[in-house]
Amino acid sequence: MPTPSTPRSDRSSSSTTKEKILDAAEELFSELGYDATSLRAVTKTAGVNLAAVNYHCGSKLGLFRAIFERRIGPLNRERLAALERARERVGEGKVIPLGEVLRAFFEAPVRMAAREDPGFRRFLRIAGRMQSASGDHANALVPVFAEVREHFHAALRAALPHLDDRDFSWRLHLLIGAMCTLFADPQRIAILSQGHCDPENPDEVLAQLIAFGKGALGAPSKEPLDEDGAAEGPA
Amino acid sequence: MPTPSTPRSDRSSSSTTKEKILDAAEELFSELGYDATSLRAVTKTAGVNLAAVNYHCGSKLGLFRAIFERRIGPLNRERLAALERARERVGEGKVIPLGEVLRAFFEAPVRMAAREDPGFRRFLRIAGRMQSASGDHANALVPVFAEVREHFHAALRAALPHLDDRDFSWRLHLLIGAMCTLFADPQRIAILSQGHCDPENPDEVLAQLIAFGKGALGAPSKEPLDEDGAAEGPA
DNA sequence: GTCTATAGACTGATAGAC
DNA sequence: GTCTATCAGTCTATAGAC
Repeated sequence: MPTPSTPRSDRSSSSTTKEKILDAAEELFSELGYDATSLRAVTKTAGVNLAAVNYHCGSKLGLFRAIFERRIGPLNRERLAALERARERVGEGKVIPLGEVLRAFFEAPVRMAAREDPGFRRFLRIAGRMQSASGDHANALVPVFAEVREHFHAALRAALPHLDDRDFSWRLHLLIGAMCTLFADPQRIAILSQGHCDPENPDEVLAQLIAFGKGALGAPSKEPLDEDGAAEGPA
Repeated sequence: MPTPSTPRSDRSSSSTTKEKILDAAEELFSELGYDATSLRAVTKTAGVNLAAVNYHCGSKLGLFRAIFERRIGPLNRERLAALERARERVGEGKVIPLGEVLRAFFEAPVRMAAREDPGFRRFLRIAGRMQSASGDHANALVPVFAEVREHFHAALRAALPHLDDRDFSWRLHLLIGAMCTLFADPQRIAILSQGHCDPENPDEVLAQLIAFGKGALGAPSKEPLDEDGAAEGPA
């Protein structure tokens, strides 16, 4: 329950007006959602004048896009660089193992969120929520994820030759949905698991996402003949 | 035999005012979201007077809750009945196999959405979106899912003895997130998969959800020693 | 139960002084 | 670039006639 009451001391002094607006908007959008956040609440939280948001960003939709412009570049760059490193590690033309591709996909957002910039955490919440949102603001950033999606789609496809196109698309979509739900509200799992899970621990989050993704994507493409569906234990 | 309450008929003419309101609200909430939907739009779509929503539901939040009250009972009942049938099938006190539990969990929403009541499809979209939403309307229906969650939590836990509590909680949470993302926007996978996936086909949806869930939940609890993460193919 | 009319507050956006 | 003041529209909710 963020109250747009008093300006935050830590961001009101040494930031530009636009940065203050983006920080405040990131906070409010992440907690209330786009529609429930008013520009008045944003400017009040940022400690700037109401008219400043239209001056710097043009409109409410422009403000939303500006949030993504600030964060998505570093995130995408890091993800693609990690994939490239994995590719070089296995050698030219060889298939990158599934676990390596998944690590390259999950590691950047998890680590960047943990690197104590609270803004990035909030951004990730907004981005995760967009997976199941609609409206102009959601549509505005479909292309923003396209390049990363294409690269990882190809790498994952190569790592999963035993799946046909349909199975592969289903599982990838569901996996991205699982990730987005986690990013959209990391605290939920801490509550529902009664403390068993710690979404603040990046190593734990990463290991769980990779294990989940490997199991989900790598499962056999046809039902086994016998009944019990539990995969063979580790032994 | 003229009955005062028509149990099932076409949309606008032979429904009560409250049903017309609920149908319209279901449609608009599912497409625009709670915050972006105004009561004016609801009453206009329903073809009723603006004041009727406050008379029948009390408030906008009351309208939202009324939508869930109408749909959640049949859904929960069907899910719990399916779990009970699975339990009787395997015998008293025996562990229900993972695949059977997952089928009991996924089958009711998938089949009910396909059973050509467009309202239930929309309801499922709203419910799926709530997984990554916040605000009064989202908080209002946490208890609504509690009973089903507890029963399936216990059944899944018993089917997965090789996992510790932490791994189990992580995977269950991620799996529910994957399901909710699918329900929140079934058309997205049709577009992104370029037609490979058909979210309108309940058999396909169900089979994919179960295969995904079995792989994700049933994966080994520790990393295998060797590198390649792709699970063994079906051969 | 259904309607009209409206209260009271909030919304995004802009004009124009400084 | 930053401010005040304001426009024109929206919102939820309610009072009161019928």
